[in-house]
Amino acid sequence: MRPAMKRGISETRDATASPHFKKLPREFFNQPAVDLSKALLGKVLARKLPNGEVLRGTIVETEAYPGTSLSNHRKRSARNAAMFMEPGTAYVYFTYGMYHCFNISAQEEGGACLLRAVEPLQDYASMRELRDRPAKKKKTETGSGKKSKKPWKLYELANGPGKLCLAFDIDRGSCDKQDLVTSDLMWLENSDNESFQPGNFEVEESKRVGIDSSPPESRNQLWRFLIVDNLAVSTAKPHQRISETAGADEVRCVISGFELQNQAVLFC
DNA sequence: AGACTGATAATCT
DNA sequence: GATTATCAGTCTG
Repeated sequence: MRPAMKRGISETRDATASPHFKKLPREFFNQPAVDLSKALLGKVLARKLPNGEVLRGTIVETEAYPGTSLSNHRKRSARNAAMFMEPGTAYVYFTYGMYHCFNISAQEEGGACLLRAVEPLQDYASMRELRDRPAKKKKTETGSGKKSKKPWKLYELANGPGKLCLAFDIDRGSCDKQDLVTSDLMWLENSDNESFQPGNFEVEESKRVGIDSSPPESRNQLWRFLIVDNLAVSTAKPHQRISETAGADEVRCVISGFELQNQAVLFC
């Protein structure tokens, strides 16, 4: 069994604290999608709601979608135009007829980073309301047959790409093409939590999730990054959706940070 | 703890 | 008509 103690879950903080000096500048986003995806881990996503409240959470899982021919070789279209805009532009798309995914454009044209999981910082109550609010009206609204929904754990509020969009009230209409450097609606900050400083956590690299239709040379890349031992990472584990051939090469754990001590292979 | 299923709709070609 | 690629619930062992 794994130890119950996990790193990084923090107390809810004062919602009015808005340390603007921590806001990440353009230069942070001006790096290739793979590098940016790693650099995003441990950063804080801030989102101001229509009522003025600011939600915050620490990014704990990302995926890179480089703009190179290696990966998503998709043409520019009206839908994905944000991926071709300034580094640090929010690209939000609608999927499965129900959910949204939140990406941040990177240096190269057409390159972006998908945010897959966020560890909530503030405000638990607001995020829970947003999660409880069904994306669409459920057909079966019968009062009797309902299984009582168990309250979300803190770390379950945004542990997936669709869930984090719900919890942070992110949708295409309000967030697509927002510039994270200049927008008042959403931006990134450095974390003040010691355990989220670069080099203080381990990063696991694995294959991306849900891209079976991509060509092998793209889908076999280890372009999913998550903070090891963080409870708030998404529930799609590397060994799920990756076929029986999964081996040590496909799930490498390295010490990240920027002093990359290349460590032994751990299978997670 | 893992496998499977159904629900859902804008955008693209 | 094809693409997109999540979540909650349910079943199985």
